[in-house]
Amino acid sequence: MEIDERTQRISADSIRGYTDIIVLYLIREKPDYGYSISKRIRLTSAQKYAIKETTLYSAFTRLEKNGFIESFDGTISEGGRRTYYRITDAGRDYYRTKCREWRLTKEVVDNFIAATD
Amino acid sequence: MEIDERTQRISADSIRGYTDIIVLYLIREKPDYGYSISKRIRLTSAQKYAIKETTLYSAFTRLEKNGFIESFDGTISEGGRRTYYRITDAGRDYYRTKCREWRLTKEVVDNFIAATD
DNA sequence: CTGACGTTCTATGTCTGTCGTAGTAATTAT
DNA sequence: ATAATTACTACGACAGACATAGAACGTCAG
Repeated sequence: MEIDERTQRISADSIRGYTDIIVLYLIREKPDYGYSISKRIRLTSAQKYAIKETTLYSAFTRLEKNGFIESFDGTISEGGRRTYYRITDAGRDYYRTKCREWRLTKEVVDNFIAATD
Repeated sequence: MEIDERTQRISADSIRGYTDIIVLYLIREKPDYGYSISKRIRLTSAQKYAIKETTLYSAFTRLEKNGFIESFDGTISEGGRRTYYRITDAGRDYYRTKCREWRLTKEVVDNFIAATD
């Protein structure tokens, strides 16, 4: 799956701190693994955001260390062992908190966007 | 000017990368200096965001180094020499770019916010 | 006139999330 | 066979925000 080079895209620096939300959102209904999540991020964002592999995998490490996700081995297929991640109850709480934070951030930053453009 | 401890506030980590927008917005009409800008951030955000002094002053350094703002000395009053900052043309361009980036970021992140809460 | 508080700014080092680069290894397509 | 895709790991660099500290001046109550 390639990415369309013509559509405008954002860097993870502008999105920094919200990778957690993105990951947790995508596994909130059923567990999933890295490569698949990566593809779903591109799909869900309409190709506007392509997460870097290292960014994603380091998010897994961080989230698991904090008890927000749990990992388990899946079947070996299409290119090696898959590690699946499942959201925990603490992860759901954390997700809700981060969503609230996001809404607040939007409110605040929007105050500093000039009406004229 | 104190801050109301009861209202919910955000940390600069959630807002990371958008300090520049905030500063540029506040000097887009007339130059201003650090302490004043700091107070205006709290006002404009309805006390939801209180920027840390170090964060603000390091933003000045960065913005000036990149040619987005210019500094000049103001009158000495109420506690020492004031350094004023004025936005440059490049700064105005940069501000517009960052605003566009912000809108895009909102679009993207909003895709990962569950409707239910 | 003194001391507390508010104003104005600087210095220095730490932490964290993202990124660049690189590499391993298996499966699938040509 | 070998290229491309899938799947993941390791390591070091960087930048923005932070904590802590301090210098130096102004104002105002007691």
